[in-house]
Amino acid sequence: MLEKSHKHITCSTCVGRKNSLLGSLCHDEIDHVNAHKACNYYKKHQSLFLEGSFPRGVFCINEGMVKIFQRGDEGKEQIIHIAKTGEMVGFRSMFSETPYRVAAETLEESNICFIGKEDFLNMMDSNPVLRNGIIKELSRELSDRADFITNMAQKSVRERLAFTMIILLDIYEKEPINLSREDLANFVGTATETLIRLLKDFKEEGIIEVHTRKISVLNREKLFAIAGK
Amino acid sequence: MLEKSHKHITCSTCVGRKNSLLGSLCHDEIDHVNAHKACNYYKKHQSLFLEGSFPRGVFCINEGMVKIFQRGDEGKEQIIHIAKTGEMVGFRSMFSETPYRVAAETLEESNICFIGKEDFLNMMDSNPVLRNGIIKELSRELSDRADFITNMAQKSVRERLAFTMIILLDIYEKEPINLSREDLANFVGTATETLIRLLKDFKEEGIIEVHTRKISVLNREKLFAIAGK
DNA sequence: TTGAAAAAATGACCTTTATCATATTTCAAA
DNA sequence: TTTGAAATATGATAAAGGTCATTTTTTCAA
Repeated sequence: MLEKSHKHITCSTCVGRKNSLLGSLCHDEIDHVNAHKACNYYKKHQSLFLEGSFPRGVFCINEGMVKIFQRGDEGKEQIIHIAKTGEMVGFRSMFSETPYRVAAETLEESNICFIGKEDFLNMMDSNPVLRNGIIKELSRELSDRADFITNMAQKSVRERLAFTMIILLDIYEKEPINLSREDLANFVGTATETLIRLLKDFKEEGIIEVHTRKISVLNREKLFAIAGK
Repeated sequence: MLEKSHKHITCSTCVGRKNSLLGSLCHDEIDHVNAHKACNYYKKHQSLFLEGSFPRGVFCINEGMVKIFQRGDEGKEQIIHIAKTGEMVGFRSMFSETPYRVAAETLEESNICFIGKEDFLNMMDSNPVLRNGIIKELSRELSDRADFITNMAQKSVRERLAFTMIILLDIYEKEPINLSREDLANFVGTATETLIRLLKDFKEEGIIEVHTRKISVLNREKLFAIAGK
C-alpha cells in the first residue's frame, strides 16, 4: 500500500528519477523542480489527462503504472504504451502544442508528481543533457511505434499476444503480469474473447501460468519463438 | 524530368527548404550547410538506407518522394510514412544512436541532399529554433503513429483504405495518387488482392477514378465518412 | 457472509480478409 | 513492333478472428 496522504516526495531521493530522463539534473535544478512540482496520490483507474485536453506540464511516475491509450470510434480502447516508475508521461503533446490525442490513466495506485510546462521548458533550454535525452527518447519511441504498426499489420493475434507479453515481462519484471483481460486485449488489439481463448492455449502449452487475473510466464523462449523475434 | 547530372542544389534558393525544418537557418548556417552537404540524383526505386545500417547524417528531399518502410518476417513491406519535397528523412535513428529499424527508398526520381551527422548536430546545438522544430516534429509524428496503431487495430481494411487515401491526398496534393497497388496495400496493411477489390468498390461508388495506376479522388467527403473522421 | 455487479470464460456462428490459382493488362527492353 | 516480365485483376476457397448469447467465477460493498 502506498502512502495515501499528499505528502511531498523529494526529488533528490526519488528512486525512479536516477535512471530517468531527469537523472542528469544538477543539485540546483533538482531543488528547483522539487520546490515547484506538485505531488499526488492516484488510486487505481484514475485519469491523468484526457484526449482533447491541453497539456499544462509533465507527469513523473514516482511509483505506479499508467496506461496511455486512445479511444476508437466505438469507445474501444487501444493501449499504446504502459509507463511505470521513473517514466515521464505527457510531454509529447506538450512539445507539439496540440491537444492530447491520447489519454492516460493509472492501472494501479500510484504516486505521481507534476512539473509545470514553463518550468520544464526552461530546464530544457538550459540543460543540453536533458534536451538530448528527450530527443533520444522521442526517437526511440518512434522506432518502437513503427515496430508496433508492422506487427499490427502483419502478424496474427497469437503472435501479437506473444509480442505484447514480452513487452509486459519487461514492465512487470519479476512480478506476474497484472492486467485485466480487457486491457490486455486492448493492448494486443483484439477482442477480449479472442484474447481469453489464446491465453487458454498458452496455458495448455505450458507457456504461462494463471492465477485469476495474474499471469506468470513460464517459458520465455517459446514466447520469443511465437512472436518471431 | 529532373536534372540527372550531379549538379549542386543551392540551399538558399531551395523551394522545399522554406517550409521545412531548415526554414529557420540564418545566412551563415545556410552557407555552411550548402558548402558541406552532398547532392544526389536518385532514380525511381533507389535505396537511401537499409534497416540495420548506421545513420551517418540526414537526407533532405529537394524534389521527389520517398517511402519509409519496414520489412516484416516474410519480406512483406509495411509502409510507415511517405516523405516528399521539403521533408527530412533519417534523423530519428541518428538521434537514438541505433541502427535504422526502417528502410527508405525513392518512389519516383528525386533530388536529395545529404547533411553529415556532425554538421547537423552542431547546427542543432547552436540553433534553438531548429532544435525546437525537431522536437515538435518528433512529437507530432508520435501522435500520428498512435493514430495509425489505433486505426490498424480497430478499423476494417475498407476504412483504413479511406484513411490512407486521405493521407495520400495531402501528399500528392493536386496530382493523382501514383503508387503501385502493392505499395498502396503495404501502406494500408492488407493483401494486394484485397486492396484491388476495394479500389474497384470505390470506383463503382464514384469515390475515385482510375487511369491505369493513377488514382484521382472524386469525392473527398465520402472518403472522410468511410474513414470515420 | 451474502448478494449483486463486474470480469472472465465458453460456445455457436458468421463476416472479413488472406491465400492460392489463374487470367488479363501494361510496360519496358530488345 | 514484338515479346517477355511485371503489375493488375478476378474467382474460389479457407481460415482467422469478431460478435452475440450465455454461463461461470471473482470481486467488492452492504
